[in-house]
Amino acid sequence: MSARALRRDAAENRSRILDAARSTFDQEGLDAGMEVIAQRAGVGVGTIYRRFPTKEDLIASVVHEVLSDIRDAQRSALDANDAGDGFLALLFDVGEIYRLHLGCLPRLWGDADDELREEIDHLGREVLERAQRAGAVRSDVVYEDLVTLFWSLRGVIERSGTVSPDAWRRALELQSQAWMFCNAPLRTAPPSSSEVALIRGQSQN
Amino acid sequence: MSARALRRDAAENRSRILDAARSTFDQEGLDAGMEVIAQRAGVGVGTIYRRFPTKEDLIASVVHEVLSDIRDAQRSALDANDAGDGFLALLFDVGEIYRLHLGCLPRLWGDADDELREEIDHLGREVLERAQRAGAVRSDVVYEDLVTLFWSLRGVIERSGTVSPDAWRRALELQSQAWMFCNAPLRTAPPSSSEVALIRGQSQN
Amino acid sequence: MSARALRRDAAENRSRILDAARSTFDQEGLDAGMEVIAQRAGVGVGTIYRRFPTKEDLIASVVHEVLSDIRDAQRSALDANDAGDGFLALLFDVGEIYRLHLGCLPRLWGDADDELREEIDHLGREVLERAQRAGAVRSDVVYEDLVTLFWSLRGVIERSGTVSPDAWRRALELQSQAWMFCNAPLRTAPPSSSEVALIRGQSQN
Amino acid sequence: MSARALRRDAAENRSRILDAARSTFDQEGLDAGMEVIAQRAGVGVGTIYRRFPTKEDLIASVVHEVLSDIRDAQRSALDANDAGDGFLALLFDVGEIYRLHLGCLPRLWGDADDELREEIDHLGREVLERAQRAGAVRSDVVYEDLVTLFWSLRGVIERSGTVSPDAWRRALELQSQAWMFCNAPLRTAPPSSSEVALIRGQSQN
DNA sequence: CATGAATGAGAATTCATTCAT
DNA sequence: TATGAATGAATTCTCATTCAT
Repeated sequence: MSARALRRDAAENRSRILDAARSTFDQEGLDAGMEVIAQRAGVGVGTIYRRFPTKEDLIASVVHEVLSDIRDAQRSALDANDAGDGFLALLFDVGEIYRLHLGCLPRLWGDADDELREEIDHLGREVLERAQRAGAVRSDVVYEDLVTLFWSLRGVIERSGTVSPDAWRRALELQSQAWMFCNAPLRTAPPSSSEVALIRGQSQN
Repeated sequence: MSARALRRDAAENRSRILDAARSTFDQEGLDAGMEVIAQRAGVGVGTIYRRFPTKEDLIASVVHEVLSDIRDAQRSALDANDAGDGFLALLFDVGEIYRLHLGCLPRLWGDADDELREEIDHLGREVLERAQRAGAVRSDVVYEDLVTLFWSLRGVIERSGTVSPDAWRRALELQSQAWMFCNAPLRTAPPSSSEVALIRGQSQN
Repeated sequence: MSARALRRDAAENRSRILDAARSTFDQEGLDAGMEVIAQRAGVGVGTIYRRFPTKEDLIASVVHEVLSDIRDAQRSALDANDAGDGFLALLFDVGEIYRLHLGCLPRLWGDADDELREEIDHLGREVLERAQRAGAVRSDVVYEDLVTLFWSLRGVIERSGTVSPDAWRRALELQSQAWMFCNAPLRTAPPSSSEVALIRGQSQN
Repeated sequence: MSARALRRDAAENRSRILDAARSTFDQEGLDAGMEVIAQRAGVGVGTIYRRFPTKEDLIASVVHEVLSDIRDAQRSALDANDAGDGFLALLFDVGEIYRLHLGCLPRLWGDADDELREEIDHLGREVLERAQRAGAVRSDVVYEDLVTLFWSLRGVIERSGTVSPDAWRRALELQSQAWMFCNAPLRTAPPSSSEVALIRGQSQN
């Protein structure tokens, strides 16, 4: 077997493990045992630990995939012809992703993996501001409000996701109307970006 | 304060335990060990088990406090002169309660403490319908949407509650505008009441 | 309340505890909790610990009562007109006592309480030898065989005592025939008295 | 021998655990802690739980060995040329087995491992009836008496087994004479087979 | 390299014993 | 003196992680 073939095997193995971990976490949550994941991947636990020194590392890798899905969604939101449509599409795309990877939500923002998260924040801001510049979204909301909206989305999906796969759509539709069709003044200030950073840093659940 | 000096009146001790449990659950989640709670309460584990035969019982007791607070909030919402004000007050009262008892939100609906929960549902419906009859809340939303709104509220508070104690107010203000000042049509149907019941029944997290 | 009255109270209390302990052990075995015994006696656990510094001490006291019942049985066996009848009566009396105090059997011989046990051994030897001298019991058995017979009796009663209160009688009837009506030689030697002492010393179950 | 050196082949390990369990149960009873058994076996607790998901399972496995030994003894008792010799051999074989597995006698009959137990009952009846037909055993005893005899045997062995490994032989020799050489009438009826079944069903000690 | 057996710290719970009231 | 609340060591069992094969 050539070195190249070995490398290919290894890569394949790695992705089998990631797939197994993702689907296991999706179904059983992050408390799922490593043994279960190993079985689903058709490997021994030891093999997992060769690729991912720690369960946390494994989780982080799965989360990374979810995060890049989100980034992709933001990119295409930015590509949309209509800024408002793009914004709205982003909301629903993220909902879709959340529902698909329900089990990973607890760690979605907790870890370091900074580059990707920075990109996500950057893109998210763009999407929002573009929609605001186009007049599609009220001007008195800020990016931190969007982060908060995603927290609320998570709340809905974590409850209803497995039983009622579309309940979050209704909630999002309703909520998005406040962003796009309302102008009543808001008395409370949004959380500061440093607060948001702090929250994310603690977020282990 | 010596370990000996911590021995107190039983009733006081009980509430010390409940307080310790609440704050521990807030910070570490419901997986927090009984030992930790005992230390925080300044008692031995055995003392906890004297009052609460099971960890579940301890959780249930914390939860019970929350539920009766919620019921009280709904009662006073019904008593409000203005139906719209009552509705709005309910939203913010529940937010307040959720933030105070953040740690036990995961079990808020799962258990069988039925009478109280039924009363809550009944009152909640009343509050909503009264506000709708008064024209303060759009007529195309149903009680299940309110339940969903509370799920979303929980999502926000579980993230931000400890760090940014008012972030949820902002989110709620925004969201409530969609309920009170918007009329754009909604394409998705709300979850059915049986779906909601099913979701609650499974709700162990 | 006079000192005498106090002493009477205390004595009464002590016997209430002993009664409660005896009946609890009879029904639930020696693993029964101290709290249960206290409740049955209508006192607090603390009161038990005032009279009996240790659970072991309490058990020993209950056992002491059983042992004196056995001693009494042996005394009346010695008083019997017919030596063979006396011997037989002893067997069945002990069976009766064992069944009545089924829960205490595990500690019947383990503890120190020497005087009573010595008396029991002494009397037991007498009963046996008297019956042998009278020709009612075969001459090739020794007191250690009698001790062994009581072990076997315990085995039967511990199994069947609660369900089939007379099963042990049948077993004893059968076994006694070997002692009284058989003469076939025995090839194995009986356990030595020092072995028996050693066995009793270890007997904590 | 270092802790590392103790790691062995899995199969060997399993029997080391079973051996350790047996001898620990013999000495400390079934209440012995898993930690103790693990130490004696030279493994960690986790290793025990890998092979035996539950302490009950561990006990059941030890018990199973005993039961199949008993069945084997009965088979060879049936194969004996002389029916009386076969019967007698069975008694002593069972004694031998009981002594060897002294620690698990409390659970010998309680569980549901039914097939084996039914076979044992069936064979036991055969052995007895064959000996009765051959005139070697008195005709007024039934299989339930044999069960009772084994209870009594257990009583003797549980007391004396570790200290005086042959004491039970003497007791059995004596007792067997009542079965084989006596004819005096028996006044008490044997326990019914349903009583015996009930006793076994409860037998957790 | 892969495997899965072994490890052992940690979790919930029980109960004999102590001690403030 | 009596009470029963408080204590905490011990028990069964789980699971992330290590390492012999």
